[in-house]
Amino acid sequence: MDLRRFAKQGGVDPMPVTMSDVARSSGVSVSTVSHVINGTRVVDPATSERVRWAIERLGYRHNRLARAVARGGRTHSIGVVMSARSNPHFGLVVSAIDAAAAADGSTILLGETGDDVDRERHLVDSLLQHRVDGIVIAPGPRADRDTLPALAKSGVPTVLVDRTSGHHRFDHVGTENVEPVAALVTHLAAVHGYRRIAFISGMAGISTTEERLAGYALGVQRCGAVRSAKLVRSGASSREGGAAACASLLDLASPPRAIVTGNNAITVGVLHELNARGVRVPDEVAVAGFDDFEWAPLLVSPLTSIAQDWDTIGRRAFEILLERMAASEAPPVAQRTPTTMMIRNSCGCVGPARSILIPVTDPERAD
Amino acid sequence: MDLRRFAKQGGVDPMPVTMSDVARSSGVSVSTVSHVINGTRVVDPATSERVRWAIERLGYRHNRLARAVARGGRTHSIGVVMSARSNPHFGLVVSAIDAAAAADGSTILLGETGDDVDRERHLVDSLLQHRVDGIVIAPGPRADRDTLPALAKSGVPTVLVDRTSGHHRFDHVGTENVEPVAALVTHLAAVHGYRRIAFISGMAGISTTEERLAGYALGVQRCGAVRSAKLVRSGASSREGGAAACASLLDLASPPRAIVTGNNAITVGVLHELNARGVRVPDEVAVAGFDDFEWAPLLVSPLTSIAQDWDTIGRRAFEILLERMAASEAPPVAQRTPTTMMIRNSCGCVGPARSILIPVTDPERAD
DNA sequence: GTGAAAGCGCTAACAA
DNA sequence: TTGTTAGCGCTTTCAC
Repeated sequence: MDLRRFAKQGGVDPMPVTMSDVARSSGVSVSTVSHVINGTRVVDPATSERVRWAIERLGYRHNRLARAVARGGRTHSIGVVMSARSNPHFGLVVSAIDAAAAADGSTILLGETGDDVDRERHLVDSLLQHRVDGIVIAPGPRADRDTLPALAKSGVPTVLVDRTSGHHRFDHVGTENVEPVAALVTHLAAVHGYRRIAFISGMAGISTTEERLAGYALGVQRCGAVRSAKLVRSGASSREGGAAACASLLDLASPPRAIVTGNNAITVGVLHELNARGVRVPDEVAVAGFDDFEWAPLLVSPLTSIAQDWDTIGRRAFEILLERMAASEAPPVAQRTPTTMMIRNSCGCVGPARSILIPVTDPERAD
Repeated sequence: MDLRRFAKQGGVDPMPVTMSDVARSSGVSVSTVSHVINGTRVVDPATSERVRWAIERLGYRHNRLARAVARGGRTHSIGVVMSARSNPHFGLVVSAIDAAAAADGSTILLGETGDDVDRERHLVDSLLQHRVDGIVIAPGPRADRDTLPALAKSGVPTVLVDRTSGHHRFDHVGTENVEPVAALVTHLAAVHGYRRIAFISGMAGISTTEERLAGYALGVQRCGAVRSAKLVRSGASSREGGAAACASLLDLASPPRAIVTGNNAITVGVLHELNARGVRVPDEVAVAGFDDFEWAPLLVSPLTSIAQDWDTIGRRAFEILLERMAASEAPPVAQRTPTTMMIRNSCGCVGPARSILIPVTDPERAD
């Protein structure tokens, strides 16, 4: 490889170049420099050229922080708070938000919570101190207690993404959760004749878990499947939790012949457990779960699952934030994106994959 | 759900509470307020209490931007620049960096490049304007041309993560790439007897692609496998690219019986293509690739692959950045993390999975 | 122990 | 078309 130019890293005297350096060096006033940079008033082309030249020569870099302080307005930065651990599509969502934000000239300040309450609270505080223009947050467990109230009090435009809250009037954009799970259950019962269908739910204390649980109950009720507390377990939104829940289900006196999972991590756990025990899918146990992903078609038994539209969710989150910043008094919006049920073979179906669009139910659907 | 308390979002008059508001309200001077907030000089407990009280009552929130401007020192924010698209473990890395940063009281400013040169350059500029204390970047294609020189010139402490650069003396932490690929090739040849082993490489213009390509060449040479330009293709680091490359390989007059892939996205593409054509793995075509992931053991043919230690890479990236900020003149560090070869069945092996640690080769290994 | 005041780097009247 | 100057919200001497 080429080792020619070695730019030195981190010089000794980082004494930064300021606007007045540029002004002095180009023989104009700071205000002119400021205006040249911001294009905030007409300046003689010649002067402008001199200034630009000086900027180039001196390696001047605008200080956004100082500008934000002086302007006191938007900082053009928004905070994104979510857990990478519990969202396998974290990258997708962040990337979608970021793309939308970039188009608006905004930068993202990221806070990774790891689904920890204190960390989440701390992160939000930190972002608020950074004077972000708004916050996009996937509230973690018990966010209702501390984080969300703090956010509401701060008055900073906030949109909830993925997970929502029953206690605060925030904008929200997320996946429709009830119908898809009900559809999974119904499919298993109606087309494959299962009666004992188990459900392994995600982490407690977040809205998606509750909604999917409700979807399961709805599905069971609709198709008259067996209703038993023994058939629903918590998988704690982790692979290990999913595996453990699956194990306990299998060890039941009369184990279920079909399992519906509440999220991706749980599905991994369940499939690993089944695999470890040599239980064949779908012959011995059928599986269907929330969250589709690119490897699903390539599994031993191609997975039947619910695909979420993460890209739309991320993009809309930022758009809604923008609207909120413009009209703080508008009534909160609550948007649900439809899902697609990818029917492959883990549910018992044979043949090539099919997909069915699951529409969004009435957004006003009460608890 | 409970609809009792509706905190209003985005009040009309967001006129922020400042330090002097607190000062006035508690009957002290702004400097005292500043000192109680920062604990930067001894202040009478009683006074301190009054101030804290006023802060609480007024809902005052410290303005970090103003502080950064006044102090002129560290902003306690670092920029992280990488592509979510080309790194399936984006979330893991970011989360690891973030965890380390949080422990240091720093916040992450995220820039998602989507592997676009211009966007990358723009992002870096933006972060520099935000006066981040340092930058962690996974340089995209052609970063050597613009982004990296700009970074070098800026003097901002920078560490390269995952991908490196041959032209600039930056700190770097990434995966060992050569030996693992060589090991994959050797395994395919030595234990399974393949002679025509193809390689589908990732996106052009980034170091990992080149290194893995070199690893392939090394492996081929070591075990005397067939050396032919027809056997190496570019998969452009995308699923589609991988599928296309795989297709063209399969359509060869004498197609390879084994394929090694340069990254995760390509593996997905290859497996999809093989699946679509009804080609059985490993019976008809053996596959092994870079990048392990949690679903690998659950595929039709459990995937033999190279596991990278993303968590360590992310954590170390921040630690190295910290060291760089402390000692700007120290010689650049170049750290490679070892990988693990997960031997499952897609390579032709039968039975349960085994794993082999692939040590890091001499970091001084020249081009 | 506390306060006055001079900045930090930038913006934006206001005046010329 | 340009410069002067008073801030923005905070930190930090220096003096009391």
